[in-house]
Amino acid sequence: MPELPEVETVARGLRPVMESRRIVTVELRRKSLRYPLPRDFAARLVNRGIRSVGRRAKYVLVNLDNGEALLIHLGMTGRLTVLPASGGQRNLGEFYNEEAATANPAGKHDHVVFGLDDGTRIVFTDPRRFGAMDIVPEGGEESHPRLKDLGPEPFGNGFSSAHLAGRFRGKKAPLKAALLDQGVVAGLGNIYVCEALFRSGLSPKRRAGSLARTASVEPRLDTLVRHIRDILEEAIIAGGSTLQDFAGADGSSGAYQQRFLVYDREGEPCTKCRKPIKRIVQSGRSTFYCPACQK
DNA sequence: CGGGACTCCTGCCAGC
DNA sequence: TGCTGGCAGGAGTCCC
Repeated sequence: MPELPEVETVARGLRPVMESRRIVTVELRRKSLRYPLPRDFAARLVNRGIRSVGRRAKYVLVNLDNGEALLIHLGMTGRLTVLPASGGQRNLGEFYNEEAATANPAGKHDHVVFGLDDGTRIVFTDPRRFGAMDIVPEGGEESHPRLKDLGPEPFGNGFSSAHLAGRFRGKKAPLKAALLDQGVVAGLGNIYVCEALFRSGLSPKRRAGSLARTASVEPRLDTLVRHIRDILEEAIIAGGSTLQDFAGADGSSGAYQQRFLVYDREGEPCTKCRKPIKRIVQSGRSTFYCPACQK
């Protein structure tokens, strides 16, 4: 499931392929993904030069030479595959089942294909269709409905213990839910929230507001901020190195999954205290944590 | 308005 | 062996 590090990895992979190229064809195989695509989607992209490729939260932003930007969200199962003109392929993020994708090469779930002026094609595949695309008008990054309410980037100056304290103040929602809220901090998903809370020794069940009441909890928020940054950075590094090995069809992008300390480890011994990792459900999602270590 | 429940979608897998 | 139900979850919507 693509969270910030996976999306960052995809953006970095697209950069050398797309930057300073021109989009010459846009093939739409369905009218909508998660949401309907703009009626003039293809027309606004064709013949546009690509200035840069960036990321905001879990969105890839392809910045065009007219100031507009192509916005891509990979949802749960979205994939971008680069097909060079010379043949072969290179996957940019395989967040679904490797075997299933390999067993289904016919392109049943290939929804959008971009053609570049050097013959490269970029295929967007998304079996579950939780992904989305849109076009952000020039200067519209602050006002676009999908972007305007996003919280600060975890690596930016806007993300700090003071910011979290402000956002948590009076909040009754559990810490887990608060950190999944993209308006509090952008880019975290289920896996990295579980991991960051474990490293920080904070219970996912604790009320977010309990971390904002007094100055005495500020060090705990500092710790949380540091761990969120660390874990995202490690995942980006792991994803980046994975991507380099991804030229072949049999490459696996799951290398960093080995690093999870609590996620999907129900019943396994905690790496700190050896007591079993517990799984609970919060707002319909699995939470994995160590009841002994996380308070 | 905050917060929880529900919804979308498809593939996988455990269990019968 | 084949079917089925439950589960996966990002994020928007709906309702209390």
